[in-house]
Amino acid sequence: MKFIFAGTTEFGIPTLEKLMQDGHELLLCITQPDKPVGRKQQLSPSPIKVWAQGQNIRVSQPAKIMDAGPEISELKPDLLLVAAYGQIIPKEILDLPEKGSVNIHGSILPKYRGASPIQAALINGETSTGITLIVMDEKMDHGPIIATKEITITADDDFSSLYKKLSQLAALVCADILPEYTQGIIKANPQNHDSATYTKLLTKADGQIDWTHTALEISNHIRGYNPEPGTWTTLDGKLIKILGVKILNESKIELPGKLYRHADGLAVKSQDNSLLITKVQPEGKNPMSGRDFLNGIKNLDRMHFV
RNA sequence: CGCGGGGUAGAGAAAUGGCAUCUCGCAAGGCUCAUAACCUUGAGAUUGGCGGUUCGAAUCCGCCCCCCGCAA
Repeated sequence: MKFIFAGTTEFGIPTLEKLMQDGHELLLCITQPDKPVGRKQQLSPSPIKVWAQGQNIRVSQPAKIMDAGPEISELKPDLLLVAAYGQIIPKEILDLPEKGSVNIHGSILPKYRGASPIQAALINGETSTGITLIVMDEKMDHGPIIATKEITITADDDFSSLYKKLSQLAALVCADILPEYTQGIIKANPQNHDSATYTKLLTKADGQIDWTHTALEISNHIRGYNPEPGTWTTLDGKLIKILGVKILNESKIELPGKLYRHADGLAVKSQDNSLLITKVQPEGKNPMSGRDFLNGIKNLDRMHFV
């Protein structure tokens, strides 16, 4: 199988490595242009570009993917494989490869279509999720399903761990299914569009913690939002990122957001149970454990998250 | 020159010109049936670096290095 890959984040890398290992030919990686990043606004290449260059694979970074049309036609790929590219790809491009274009999606479609399926599964407290391969059409995450593969979400999973698991699962599914798909052995079946649900792109503003929610809701929120875009609250007018919590089997008679000393460190009251703060990052500081943070707090009695 | 916070003992924080302090951790001892609890004692610091002002600088001035939050 000869294919072209379009993607930007690390998500597709295990898949690419696996497919190449199996002897498939990766003709070209299409990725987003280098973007200014960080405080110094240094131009930085996407993870896919860095990887592809390390493998001596051709890279294309069109501002609009339409501009890559001629290059794609010329290479005559069997397939265009897309994972976390970050741009809507028009039908003209999707139809160029002989076997069309396939998207790797981080949920069991039609559930959690859109930009943040992995986070959505965590935020909603799902106990399982998975990978879906679909034939791409002009609507987002809408095309017929080639294959799905489910995995369990454990209580310990956060975005980083689940992302990693799913990217590795994607590699296995692609290696199993894509060769047969391009040979026409496997057919795709339409989604049940009536049961589709959608996720939006997460923003920093959405990361603010509402301490009047339940401990479970807050914990799921934090699991789904970290490390990006992150969850935060304020203490004494200053921004504090909350990087990790643990639900305590303890409910104090206090206002939501109230901080207090617990045998295992710093605890905070929610709507119901309290949460143990395991990792935080105050504005202007490095990340630290909840206990370290507690050591530096004066007047704890008067402190509460807002 | 986008805006801003910060660098003090292993960790987190005080101290705004005059003996570097507190909480945690660490070590030794005590109490205890026992302990993450409590009590004693102790070790651990060139206060990011260089220069300047001063009788005296963590503190004031200048330059440099490093870390981080926001924004993009």
